[in-house]
Amino acid sequence: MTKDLNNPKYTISNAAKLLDISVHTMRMYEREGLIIPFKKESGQRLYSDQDIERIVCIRHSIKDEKLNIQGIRKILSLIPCWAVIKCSDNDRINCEAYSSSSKPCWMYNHKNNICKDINCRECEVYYNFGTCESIKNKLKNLLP
Amino acid sequence: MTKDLNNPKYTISNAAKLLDISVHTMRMYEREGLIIPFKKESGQRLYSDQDIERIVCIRHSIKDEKLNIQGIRKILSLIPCWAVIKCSDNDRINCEAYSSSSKPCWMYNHKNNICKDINCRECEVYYNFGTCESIKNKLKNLLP
DNA sequence: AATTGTTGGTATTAGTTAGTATCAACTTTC
DNA sequence: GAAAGTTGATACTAACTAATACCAACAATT
Repeated sequence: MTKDLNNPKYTISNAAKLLDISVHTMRMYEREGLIIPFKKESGQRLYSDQDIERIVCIRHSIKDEKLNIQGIRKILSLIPCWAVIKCSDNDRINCEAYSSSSKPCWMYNHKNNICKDINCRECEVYYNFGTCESIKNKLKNLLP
Repeated sequence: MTKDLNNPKYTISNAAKLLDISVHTMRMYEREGLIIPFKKESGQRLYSDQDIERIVCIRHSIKDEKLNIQGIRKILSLIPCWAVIKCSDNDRINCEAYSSSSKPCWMYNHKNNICKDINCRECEVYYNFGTCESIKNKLKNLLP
């Protein structure tokens, strides 16, 4: 990932126009944990080209593959984050995301564990598993 | 897994009664690749206690977790079967399930690869990933 | 300062889909 | 051999859910 691709440059309405969906739908995906937009101090959301690509993938999953939002959430919650960021055994003990699989790791509070200083939007676990086939492909790299 | 738990002993109507669903729903789950019942030569389906448990899990995913059938299918299609049964590089080349992720591996034709003589119903990839939290837990065993 | 856009929220709708009903042909059971 | 159950298939419905419409308060742009 280059900084350029993840440069937050589209307002929510511009992004929605690019994607041909409504602003409300964009916010719904965020509320459901599928995307993490950049936020200015005022709270205004901004989206990068990489965010756009991620949402294109979400739309593909819903429209073509017929997944629902809970299904996408569940799939994201199965990402083996502990192996991606190489948690220690001790890190795992204090991590809800390790022991549960009801929502993506970035939706859990993580002020008490290894992720406490990480901005999830810029975390490999989030951005490397955003596109359609990336989860299985990433597993191929992680597994023997 | 013991042979006992997987002993096919319930007819479809008895299984449906146990699960409080319709016979048609049972067959739908099969058509969608979520379950592989035992089949007699006549074609009649029989279900084991393990099959019942698997369907309980499917019901839980649909009713409580709000997944849809395509979502469950997609999750099953992400199981890293190649790592479970320890495919060689060459095995992987001839395997649709390795390169695709649109349906569970047991739904692909596999007469040309390592799985050609395997009864999927009795394959670890199928029966070890049947219950609700088993996928993430199995990943914990497979990954460093 | 005025206009345009964004925020979070609720109420509503359009479209989908899981599940049911029904069918004739065949199999199992007793 | 008769009754009960199973097969696959199609037609249909009730329920859900993704998405839209609308709102007042606030922020950004000009």
